[in-house]
Amino acid sequence: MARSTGTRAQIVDAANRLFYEQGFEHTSFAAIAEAVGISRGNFYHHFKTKDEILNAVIEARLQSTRDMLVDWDRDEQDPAERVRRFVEIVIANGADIQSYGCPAGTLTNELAKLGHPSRLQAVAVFDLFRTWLRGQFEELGFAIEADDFAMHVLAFSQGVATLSNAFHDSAFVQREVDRLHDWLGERLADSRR
Amino acid sequence: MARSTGTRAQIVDAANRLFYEQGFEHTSFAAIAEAVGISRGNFYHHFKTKDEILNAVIEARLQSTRDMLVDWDRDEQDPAERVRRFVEIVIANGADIQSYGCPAGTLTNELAKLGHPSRLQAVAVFDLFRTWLRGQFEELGFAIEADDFAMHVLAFSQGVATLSNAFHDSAFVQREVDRLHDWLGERLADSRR
DNA sequence: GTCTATATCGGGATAGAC
DNA sequence: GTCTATCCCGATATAGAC
Repeated sequence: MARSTGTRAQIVDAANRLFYEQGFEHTSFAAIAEAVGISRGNFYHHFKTKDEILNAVIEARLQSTRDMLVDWDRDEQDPAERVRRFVEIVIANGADIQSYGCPAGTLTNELAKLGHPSRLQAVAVFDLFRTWLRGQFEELGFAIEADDFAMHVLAFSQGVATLSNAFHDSAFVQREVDRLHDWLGERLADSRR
Repeated sequence: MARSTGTRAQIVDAANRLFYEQGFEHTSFAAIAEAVGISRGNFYHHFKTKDEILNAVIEARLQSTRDMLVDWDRDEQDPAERVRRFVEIVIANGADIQSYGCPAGTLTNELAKLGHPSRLQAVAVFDLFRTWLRGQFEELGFAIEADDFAMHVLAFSQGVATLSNAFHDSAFVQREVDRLHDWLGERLADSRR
């Protein structure tokens, strides 16, 4: 594991934010260096190539996602509530999503268009959510449908994020959240029959 | 209206394809010129800036979308079938979507991250589909819910496209299509009660 | 570990000949 | 309308002093 010196961690933080807001390719070393407050030259002491920064950023996103999911598991006992908490992300992060879309979805797509080797690492962020959601649905007794349901909830989040970014319509986001909550309620009602 | 000389149309076609496959910013003049088979210098006889090409590409997409929707209106009388036809796009264009995502969604997001002035023009492609879908739902008697339903169907398409691009899983796409068909069937059944 | 200076390259954009 | 040649700039990346 790489040691996180203060400067290195600051670079990853700034790059993480800038890659999200401006896109990976459009974000220059100069922009990151300026955000951190160091010179461009110093930069290369910590990261030799732009791809190295990208990998560090993705790794940071993976870790913060893991941490968040562990928190959710600890703070909420009911798997259905946990799923609802995930669904509500599109509201909690509504402002950022309106401006920049979903961090995972937009980075994954950009790397796909670039034919970038780190694409699969970016997809791994989705895998974390997918596996976690699947686990919640399994706990709820949906042994067969768990992965299908997990992907459906993920698809919901991506659809909402993309259109929220396009139309800047938070009422639409709320309606879709309500609709997915209804959908979840119906599945739970079905399973109790 | 700009005259479409052969060369100009070829440039727009090539740029349209490359912007989709590689992204707007990552596509260089050299790449477009090479795809068309002309020199870079000749390029500027037709378009003075990259933004001009972008606008021409968006305009071309708007026009081809309008044409497609007119065709659908003419070829299919049942509004429910028309909506189903839209839903099936994610299968018909499955290969491209797996590789590059949705043309409208990915361009809109890229322009959002770039803070590009043509972002709203890109959103206009979504508006065409939204208005058209709303019209179908209105014809089906959903006076109040028409726009909500239209946005829901659009969100479906974006969610499926993003995850299809991430996971390359066509079985997932088919499941989501089936799910939306079911959803539409339920709405139609409700309205007949 | 941080800096300045610099090399190198590619991309957008222009000038002008044919 | 098409070409070649060129300018200019910003971006990645390196070298080497402090």
